Amino acid sequence: MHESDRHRVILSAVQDRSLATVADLCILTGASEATVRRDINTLDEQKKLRRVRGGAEPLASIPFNGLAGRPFSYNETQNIEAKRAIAAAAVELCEDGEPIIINGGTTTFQMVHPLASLQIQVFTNSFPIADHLLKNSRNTVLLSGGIVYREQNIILSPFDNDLTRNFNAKRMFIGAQGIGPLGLMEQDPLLIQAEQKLIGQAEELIVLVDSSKFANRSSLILCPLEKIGTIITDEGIDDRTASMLEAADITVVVAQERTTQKERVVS
Amino acid sequence: MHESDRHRVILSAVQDRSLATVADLCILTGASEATVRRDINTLDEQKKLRRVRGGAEPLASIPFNGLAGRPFSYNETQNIEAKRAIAAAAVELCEDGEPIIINGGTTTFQMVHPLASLQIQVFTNSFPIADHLLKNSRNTVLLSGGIVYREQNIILSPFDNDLTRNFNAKRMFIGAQGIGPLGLMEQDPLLIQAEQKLIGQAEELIVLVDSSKFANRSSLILCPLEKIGTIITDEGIDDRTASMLEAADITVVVAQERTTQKERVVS
DNA sequence: TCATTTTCGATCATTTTCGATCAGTTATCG
DNA sequence: CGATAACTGATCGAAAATGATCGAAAATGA
Repeated sequence: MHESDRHRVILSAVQDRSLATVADLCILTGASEATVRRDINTLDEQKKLRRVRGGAEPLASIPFNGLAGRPFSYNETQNIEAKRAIAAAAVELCEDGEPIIINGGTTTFQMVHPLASLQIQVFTNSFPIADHLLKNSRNTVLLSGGIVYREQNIILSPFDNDLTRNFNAKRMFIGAQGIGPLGLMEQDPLLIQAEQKLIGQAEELIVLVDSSKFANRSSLILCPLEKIGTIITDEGIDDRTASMLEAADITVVVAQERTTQKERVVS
Repeated sequence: MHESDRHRVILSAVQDRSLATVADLCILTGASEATVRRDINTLDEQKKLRRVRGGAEPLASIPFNGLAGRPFSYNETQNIEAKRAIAAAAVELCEDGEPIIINGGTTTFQMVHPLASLQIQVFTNSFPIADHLLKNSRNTVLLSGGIVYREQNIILSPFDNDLTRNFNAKRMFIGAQGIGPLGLMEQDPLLIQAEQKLIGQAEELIVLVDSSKFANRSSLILCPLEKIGTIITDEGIDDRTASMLEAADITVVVAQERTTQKERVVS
């Protein structure tokens, strides 16, 4: 086995486990301890892994905040005020006793705070949303089953027979990466899958997007505009976009970023 | 167990309780007091936890967890040492890469700490177990879908078509309210339902019960003794019960509540 | 306040792991 | 074809981690 082969094997092993011991790597590569140590040193210098006593660790060792992963906490800070206002306006559409569906996302997550004072049935595929509602509200929480994807913070079943199909709600709330004449757009295929499962289980689809999203175009089209009932956004929306949406028979709600002022809803 | 593994386990344990004593952590990690103290010092310097007299505390002291409702946190304090030892012995049965199923319960919850140093697929119907594993380990977490019952801390689908049926594992770990010649017993009908769904999805059923459960008799029979492959319990089990179980072709593992001593397995 | 118990920190012996050196092998290039 | 350079594996002393012991400090209770 050649040096580059060993390096590949070592990197693979290190990625797989959180810690690969020198002895492990000796067995895997068939090389001696001395060689493995040299390889580890080399790879450490190349910043391909981290050398620790006893073996090697992967570099991108996600520091166990497990959830609150990169995109979540990163996006979390973007336009947070707008997102709060939008989420608050969304929750105002919820009527007491009416079940709702919330798709995972950073904007929809902001709904948990105003939701804390309600007591309704919430179906979600978002682990953080479920977590927060369980710990900070009296709402009934229904969770979709499946694998919990840490990066995307959603739960997604690889099968088609999950109980999503058994749940129906009047309204479903959803975020998006971008929105344009072709419809709602998303970047992550996993999110697309998760959202596809939920769309159709609610009478009305309500989209929560801050106005920066109207400029975004992503690669994957989630659904056409026709399926959207209402869009809630912030004051940054321009008239042309608003007209385009209303032409598609979409109710556009502009949530005011109030400081002390009350919110105003524009039809 | 390597340094990084110990650190993971320690951080996991510290997150669980407001204070993890040095003795607790010795049992969990299998290391000496001196080493645990050194680890605590290191983690304290890394701002991963706070070093206090007697052990370690989490940094962001959990203000209140509305989820870990009454019965969960209440039972939590009962026979906690025995439960820890039993759970540790249970995790030792897990082989790397083998998927497992963990049914919700206070005893099975204790498995999360030793599981923190592993990297396997865990299917569970327990929200707290999923939550903890997601935040404190690198394990892949699969969650059953349904309504989250706050009291019982489990997720239960009212339908039969959830993805439970799509998951298979070599071992399934389960707790119980009581155990006797008639089989495993449980009090809560909801728990029965949840457990029934999972039983049969694993090749071997492993029951975690502290010895006080052998005196308990509950109203509802979950499953007969024949279905049980292994029972893990503590030293309090009496010979007659042990004989009875072994006569039913059940492997009985006695987990020693060790302080510094190594664990011993009987039969 | 004083005695007892628990916990902590320092020290030392033991084990494990590491790094440097050296010899043998293989590859490369003139 | 031969010489040099690079790589590999083994050995051995150095360094680090671990566990046990023991006295000091802190907490507890009378």
